[in-house]
Amino acid sequence: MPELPEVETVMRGLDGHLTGRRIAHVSLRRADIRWPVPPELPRVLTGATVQGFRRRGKFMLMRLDNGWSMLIHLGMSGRMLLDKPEAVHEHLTIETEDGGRVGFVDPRRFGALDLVRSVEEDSHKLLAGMGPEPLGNEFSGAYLAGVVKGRSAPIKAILLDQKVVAGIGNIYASEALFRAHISPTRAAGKISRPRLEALAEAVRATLIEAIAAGGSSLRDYVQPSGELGYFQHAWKVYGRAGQACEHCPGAPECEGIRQITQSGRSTFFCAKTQR
DNA sequence: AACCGCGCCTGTTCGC
DNA sequence: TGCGAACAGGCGCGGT
Repeated sequence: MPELPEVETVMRGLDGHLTGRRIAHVSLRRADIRWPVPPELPRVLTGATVQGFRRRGKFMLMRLDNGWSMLIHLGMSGRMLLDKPEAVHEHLTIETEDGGRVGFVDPRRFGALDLVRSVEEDSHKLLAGMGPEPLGNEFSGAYLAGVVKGRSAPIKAILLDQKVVAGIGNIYASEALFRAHISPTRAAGKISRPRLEALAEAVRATLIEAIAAGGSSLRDYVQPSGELGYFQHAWKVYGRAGQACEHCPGAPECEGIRQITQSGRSTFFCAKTQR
C-alpha cells in the first residue's frame, strides 16, 4: 500500500529526524517479518551516525558512517513513527543520542529490514534487476516502447512490474492509466508509441502530485509525523467504483467507474474514457 | 520466456 | 448483535 509517493514522504520524515544523529540504542522485538531480520542489526546500528537516506522504488536505504546501510521496505502495513510512545507491532525501535525515537510498526509483517554494505546497495538481492525510477531521466515513452514490445500482458500488470519501473503500486497504476486514457486491460505491446509517451508523462505527473500531497492515507499509511497525506482526495478512479467518471459527466454511454480484478488485484477505470 | 495464480499476514469490512 | 468470510495487496515462487 505504501507506494513511491508514500515511501518518499516517509523517507523525508526520517531524513529530517535522523540524519546527522548518532544512534544510541536499538531494540529488535520481532525478527520474523517478510524475511528474517539479521540478528546483528541492532549491534551494527548502535553507535553509528546516520549519514543520509535514499529511496529506490518502494525501498528506503539509511546510510550509516560505518560502511553499512539499512534497507527498509514498508510492505503493506509498515509505518515509521517519530517520537511516539511504543506502539503495538513495533518490531524495531531506534533511539538517538539526543533523545529522538523512531519506531518501525508493521502489523501484517509484509515489510522488510536488512543490512547491506553501503557500496553494494544496488547489488542487494531485492534491488538488483529493478527497473528505472519513474521520476528519473531513463523512464520515458521510448523506454516503455522497448519494454512492451511483443508483450501480451495487460498494461496494468506491466506498470506493477518492479522490473519494468520501480515504485508503482495498485493505486497509482490505476490513476496513471486513467490520466493517460488507456484501458488497464489493453495488451501492452499493442499500445501506440504516442500513447506510451502520454502514459510515461501521466505516471510522472501522478507521482509528483501525490508526493506534493504527502501521499495517500489509506488504512495504515500516515506520514512519519502522524499527519495524514491527502492525495486520496485526488483519486479519480481508485476506490470509486460505481461513481461517475469526472471526465465524461452525464454522457449516456458512460457507465461510470468500474472495478475489475486483474492478476488477483482490483483495478478501477472508466471504460469510455480509457480505451 | 512470459504470464497467471498462490501463499504469506492481520486488521477491517461485509453479509447472513 | 455476533460471528465467520471475504478483502486489502507487495512480493517471490511455482506451474503452465
